[in-house]
Order: sequence, then structure tokens, then C-alpha cells
Amino acid sequence: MNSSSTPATLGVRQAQKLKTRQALLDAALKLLEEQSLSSLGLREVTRVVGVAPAAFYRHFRDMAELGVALVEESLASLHVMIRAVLAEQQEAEEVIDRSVEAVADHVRRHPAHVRFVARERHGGVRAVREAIAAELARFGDEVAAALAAQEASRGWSAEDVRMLAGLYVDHLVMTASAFVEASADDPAEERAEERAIADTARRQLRLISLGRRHWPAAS
Amino acid sequence: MNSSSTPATLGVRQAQKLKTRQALLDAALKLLEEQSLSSLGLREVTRVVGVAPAAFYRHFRDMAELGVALVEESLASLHVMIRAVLAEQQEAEEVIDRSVEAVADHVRRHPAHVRFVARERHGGVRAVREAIAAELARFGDEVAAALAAQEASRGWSAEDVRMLAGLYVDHLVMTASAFVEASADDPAEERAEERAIADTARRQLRLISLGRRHWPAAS
DNA sequence: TGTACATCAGTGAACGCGCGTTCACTGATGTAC
DNA sequence: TGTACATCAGTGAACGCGCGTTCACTGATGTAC
Repeated sequence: MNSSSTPATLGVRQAQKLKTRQALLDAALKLLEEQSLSSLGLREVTRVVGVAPAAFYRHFRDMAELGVALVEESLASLHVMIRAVLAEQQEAEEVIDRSVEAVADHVRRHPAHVRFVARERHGGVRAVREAIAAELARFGDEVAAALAAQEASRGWSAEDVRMLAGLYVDHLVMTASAFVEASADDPAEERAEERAIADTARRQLRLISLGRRHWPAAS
Repeated sequence: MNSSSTPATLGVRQAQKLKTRQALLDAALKLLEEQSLSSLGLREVTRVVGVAPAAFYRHFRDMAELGVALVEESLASLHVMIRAVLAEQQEAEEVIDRSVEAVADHVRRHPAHVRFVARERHGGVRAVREAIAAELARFGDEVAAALAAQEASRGWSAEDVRMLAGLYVDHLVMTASAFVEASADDPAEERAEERAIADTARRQLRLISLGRRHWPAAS
């Protein structure tokens, strides 16, 4: 029997290092709820974690590198959600309801991740912007592949399918941003605001869905 | 005859003050192409303008207040563009082409304004976020009013019209953001990228337009 | 028109502070035998 | 299993620097008479 509960695959040292790294990421993500990456200080982050400022350099070259790591973490969970929605094969109406509910649920579970992506998508740190853009492009490709496999896309050009996928991904990001920005002055008011956002999102998706059904058509 | 070319309505002092204020806004906008508002320093801005740091306080309480002023400036020009597009009454297809061209043109003329709004829409400064959200909501209302007056909206509920207007405004902002982020490594490549963005935007608007024509419909 | 006083946009020096980065170090973990 | 040496995550002190803000000031512009 092993003398400790440490996984056999990881030394104590490496496990501890990963723990510190994750603590840095978690602390940064929390601090980023109230500010943007380009104004977040290395000392702020290490102070929250409780390590010396210099320890930061054992994990990241600078804040931009930490930001890119946060992009991966943030969009990995979103990726899982998107795949789950795409995997289901149902009536259009039902897919819409499920998608919007999945987005709402995702925002409830990972508000800081969503806020981070919304904020840094057009933020002041180039490497992070590019990482987000690349990942969202991959989502778009994946959605396009799923759409192409559907009956409703018979006769569509690849470009048109990709265009529609882009519309869906953009809409998803917009909706997630709207959810996460639903302010929390009053809990009852917040719930009402969330319902309004979900309702609008569903109707917008329904309209897009209608356009899809009649595409392409002469003007 | 007046002894100077100064407008009779403004004293020399007040005119000079406005000039300095505008210089601060211009300098800030330029610096914000490469960073976000929450990391922009007061001394950076005054240094570019060539005034003492303390002079800043004669015009703005802090950077957030300057940011709100920039929101007004940035969205005022967009407002003009939106009104111009809405005022034209033409075939759906033509409206789409004109709108996309107007957005592309607006971005060409005011890239820094567009970048600023895209960046700070979800940025780290609450007052600025709220100012942008309020202004975009006003655009949405205005677009909704114009849509409601159109033949195609006969029988639509006010909520549905507002939902469609929101979709248009969101799409406009997304498209403008995409244009402004079209990178400029190679001029030829940039022009190709711009054409691709415009093309996608047009097809997305056409699809939305189709959805509109068949709304509401049973699934 | 000329004079005496008020206003106030912009100055420049000073302040205390937290920042990012460097460095030689410590001591627990890992490895070779 | 036990010992001797290597590795390296995290330490803590030090550095020079630019920051936001304050303050009494200056001198051109504005106003009252």
C-alpha cells in the first residue's frame, strides 16, 4: 500500500506546484470580476494566494501568460456545454429551449469565467484576445460541422453553413454576456431580468431558425 | 468688426479650456488603442497633451469621468450613421448592402471610437459600461420605432419588434468590432479580411431578414 | 478708453505608495547507489 | 533501508520607478466702474 494519498503518477513536489498554480489562476479570476487583465497586478494576485511575489515567476512569465491559461480554462467548460447541446437531436423548438437553458445554467455555474471571456474578448492584451478569438473560431467550426450533418442543411454551401454557425456562436456569447451582467441589486429583480434575457434569446433564435428554414430564397 | 476670430459666444478663456479638454480626450482615445481604460494613467494622458498632471483635474474628476465623456463622443457619431441608414426607405436587399457599407465606412473613419466602445462595453469600469449600455439601449429603441413603422411589421407585437431591433443592434456592434479587429499586417490581406467580414455580415442580415418575413410562424 | 480688482486654467514641486523584477537563499522532495 | 548529493518551489529583502493627489502659485482673461 502507498504511504500517502498522493497519486502515484505525480510526485509531491509537482502536485504542490500545480496546486499553487491553480491558486494563482483562481485568485486572478476572482480579482478580474472587478477589473480588467491589463490593470491586474502580479502582487495583487500573489497577496491573495499568500505567496511571495517572486513565486509568480515559477508559474508564469507575466500576466498575459496567466491570462492565456485562464482563456483555456474558461472556454474548456463552455466547450463541454456546447458539445452536449450539439449532441442532442430534437425538434428545433426544443433545441432552442435547451440551448438557452444550458447557457443560463453555464453562467450560473461559471460566472467569473464568462465575465472574463466577455471582458477580455476585446480587451487590452493582444495574446489573450487572440487566444479567445482562436477558440471561438474552433467552436464555430464545430457548430458548423454539426449543422452540416442536419437534414435542414441539405443543399447549403459550406460557407453558408459556417455563416449560420457564426451567427449562433455570436448570439451565444452575447446572451451569456447579458446574463452575467444582469445586476444583482435585488434578487427578485435579477431573476426577472434573467427571465427577460432568456425570453428574448429564445425568440431571436426562433427567428434565426425561421430564416434558416427559408434559406436560400430570392429576395 | 471683432478684434479677433474668436466666436462672440465664447470667451477666449472658455475656448482655450475646451481646446485642452478636447486634447485630453483625443490623447486618451489614442492611447486606448493599445490598452484598456482601467489601466490608462492620468499622467500618460497629460504627458501626451503637454500639460501638467494637475491640469487634468480642471476637466475631469478621474479617468472614469473622462471615459464617460468618450462614450458620448464615440456613440454620437454612430448615432448619426444609424439615423441616416434608418431614414432611407428601400428594398430589403438594398438596405442590407447600404447598412454594411455604412458600418464599414464608419469604422474606417472612426476606428479608435469603435475600438473603444467594443473594448469598454464589457470592460472594467462600471460607469463606462453603464453609459455604453444605456446608449445602445437607446439605439435599440430608435431602431425598433423605425421597424414598427414599416409595412413588414404589420401584426407584430411591440416586444417582438424590440427583440428584432436588439438583434440588429447586436449584429451591428459585432460587425463593427470584427472590422476594427481586422489586423493590418499586410494591407492586401486586410482588405481581403474586410471583404470577408462584410460578406458574412450581409448574408447574416439576409437570413435574419428572411426570418422576419416569415414571423411569426408555427414551428 | 483706462484702471483696479476678481477669476481661474494651468504650473511645478512635493508626498507617500505600490508596482515589477532581481537575487542569493532555504529546506523539503527526489534520486543514485 | 540508509546515506549523500541534486533539484527546485517558494522566500524575503532590496532596487528604482511612475503613479495619483495636494498645494500654494502665476499670470492671462474677464468685469465693474
